[in-house]
Amino acid sequence: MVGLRERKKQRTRRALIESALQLFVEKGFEETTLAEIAAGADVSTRTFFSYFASKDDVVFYDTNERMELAKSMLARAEPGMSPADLLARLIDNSLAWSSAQEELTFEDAELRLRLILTEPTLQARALTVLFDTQLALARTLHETYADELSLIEAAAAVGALFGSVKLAVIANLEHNRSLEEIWDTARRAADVALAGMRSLG
Amino acid sequence: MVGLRERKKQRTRRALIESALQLFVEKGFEETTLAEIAAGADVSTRTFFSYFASKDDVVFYDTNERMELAKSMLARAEPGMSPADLLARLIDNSLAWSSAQEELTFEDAELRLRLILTEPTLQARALTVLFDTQLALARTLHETYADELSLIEAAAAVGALFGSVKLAVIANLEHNRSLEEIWDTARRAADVALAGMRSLG
DNA sequence: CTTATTGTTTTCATCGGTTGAAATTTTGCA
DNA sequence: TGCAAAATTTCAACCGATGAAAACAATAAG
Repeated sequence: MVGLRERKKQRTRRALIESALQLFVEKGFEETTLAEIAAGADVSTRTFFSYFASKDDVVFYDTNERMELAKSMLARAEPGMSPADLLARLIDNSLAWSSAQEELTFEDAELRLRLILTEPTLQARALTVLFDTQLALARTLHETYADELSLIEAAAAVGALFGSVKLAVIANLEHNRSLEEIWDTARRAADVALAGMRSLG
Repeated sequence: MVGLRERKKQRTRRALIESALQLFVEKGFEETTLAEIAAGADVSTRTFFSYFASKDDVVFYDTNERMELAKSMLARAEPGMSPADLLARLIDNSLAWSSAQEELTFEDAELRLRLILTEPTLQARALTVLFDTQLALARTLHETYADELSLIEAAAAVGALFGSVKLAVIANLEHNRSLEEIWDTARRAADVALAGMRSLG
């Protein structure tokens, strides 16, 4: 399970991620070629594709982890907690978690975020990642509140919350310098959507 | 302005669209090559790119038109109309317009919709198109209600509405057979988001 | 320690989307 | 009819992605 083989693979994976992110930040996403990324990690170009499905995939290396975290959070609601409260807590936890992460030598949460929001290809990929996440969360929420929320309502709630936050953050990106300011915009937008949801019951 | 040149270009454009859509529906998006599309429209492969920026672009040939329509709708609000009412009308008009369009010989609104929702590449593209639309609409709404809505609030409102509709429609796609049922789901999700917005003021 | 087995990486060939540049054809107009 | 501008074609090249077989490294068995 933790043989040499396994450890080596993890090392290669990390090397690829760091090589890629570093190059993307330095010279831009489109300008970086797969050959360069692979060279930076000391593997052949072909090997990249046994670790990641595509060039943009490497930027979203921790998506699964985050998704599982979010789902498990929605799956176990404390009794008496309304869907709106639960979703509010989800947003809070996610923002806190994002700020805390520092697993990679190279990585800086803010640099990666700006990279994603800046490069069109990555922004597009982020939209689909976020979309898939929402779909999964809506289903989980529907199961958690099986008696109270239809799938349509659960989807509408999750979609409204994420849609609100997403658009507000981007619309205000020019005015927000620090990560803190961005998180603040996110919280305000979440409040708009959540206040609406609470008024429904 | 309407010389032979212009008319010929329009004809070529339409030929490309029809050739592409037909092939996509017949054999799938990934399976269709640009060479085939071009051949179907009797032009060289290279010429395709002076009409459309990419293979997926051709499927969204009417995006600009729709966007302008939506923006102009949001730009002139009748006095006394709340943002929520205006957005509600926007959704209604958009759904009606979608059902009514039949400009192309080949095209069938439902086939195209299913194509987009089915093929991953097109679904991804749709997400970014929709996203850009929302951004533009949020700005327009903010300008229309300059005194009442901050940019964050306008973005939150538009994002919540579109996010709700989008996710609800997709989450329920399996259960919705006809276009009519899809539109119905959309309306119900819109009501969720709008009811929330109205309760704010 | 050697060998058989299995998993991983490399090499090689190929395909399709996309782009730039130069050559060619078509159209608008004097 | 002939010239200038615009559009199209041809050609070459780049890059991301994929399949297949060869080469290599790690593990387990004898």
